[in-house]
Amino acid sequence: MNKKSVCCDCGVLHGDAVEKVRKIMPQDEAISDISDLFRVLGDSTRIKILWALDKSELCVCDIASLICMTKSAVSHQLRVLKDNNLVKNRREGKVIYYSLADSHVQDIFEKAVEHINERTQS
Amino acid sequence: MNKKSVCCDCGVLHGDAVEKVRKIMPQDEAISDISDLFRVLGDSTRIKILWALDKSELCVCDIASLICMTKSAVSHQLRVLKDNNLVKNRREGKVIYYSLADSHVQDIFEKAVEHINERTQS
DNA sequence: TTGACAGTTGAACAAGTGTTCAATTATAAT
DNA sequence: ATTATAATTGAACACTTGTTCAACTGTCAA
Repeated sequence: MNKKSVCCDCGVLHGDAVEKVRKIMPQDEAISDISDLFRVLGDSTRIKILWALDKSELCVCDIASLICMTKSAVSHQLRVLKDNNLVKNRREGKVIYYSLADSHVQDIFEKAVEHINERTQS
Repeated sequence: MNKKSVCCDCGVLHGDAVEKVRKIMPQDEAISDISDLFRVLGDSTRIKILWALDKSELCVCDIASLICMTKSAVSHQLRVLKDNNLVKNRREGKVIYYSLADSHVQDIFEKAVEHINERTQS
């Protein structure tokens, strides 16, 4: 035990535990997919947009007015959300309406709020 | 309708919908709490650490070896996770063991994976 | 008390990110 | 055609963030 590892600056203290975990470690791509999704959710502007779209379908001007930002800033963020399959849109004349792409966002939100509430209780 | 808003560069197209949403909009602090949590989860190194700790209690050297990073880098990230109540630790002699703080992380992960899987199916 | 090891810390750097600004596209109305 | 409005786009900027490096603390054993 305490073998020197090739890729870090220290020895392994609990080789058995590490090997056990390593065997069932997800692929790098799966890890990236998960962290990428969370990174998109990790911005207060995008959270506001998603929260609003969960309550009502809205156009860019509506969202801009609601959260007090320029159309441009909102549009940039909507693109990020769309690229990550979190929102979808439809055009009606000059107006483009945005809405949530699926219901997973609500589920994830719910769990996040649970975690936060438990923390503030203690 | 289509009143000019004071805080954005455009008019409001659907005043009723916007007002309805605005009335039930969470406080800024609640929005920040949620986005802060997701921001912490939005990094592949931290996801790897959390995933590993979900399978086994580990010390810093174990984690460093498992994910091929320096003790310092791991320690910095563990501090971020601890500050956000995602992991806890206990000292045993020279060794400090880390583990998950609660089970909400697993729930959130599960929903994230569901979302990603649905996307890749289409 | 000296040395070795587990772990933390702060400064510094490169890489990534959100907003702004100006210009552009798309649609509808005059 | 011309004008006006909804929305998008790309470049630029300031700001944030993850890792590295070196120095440091805490614990144990000789």
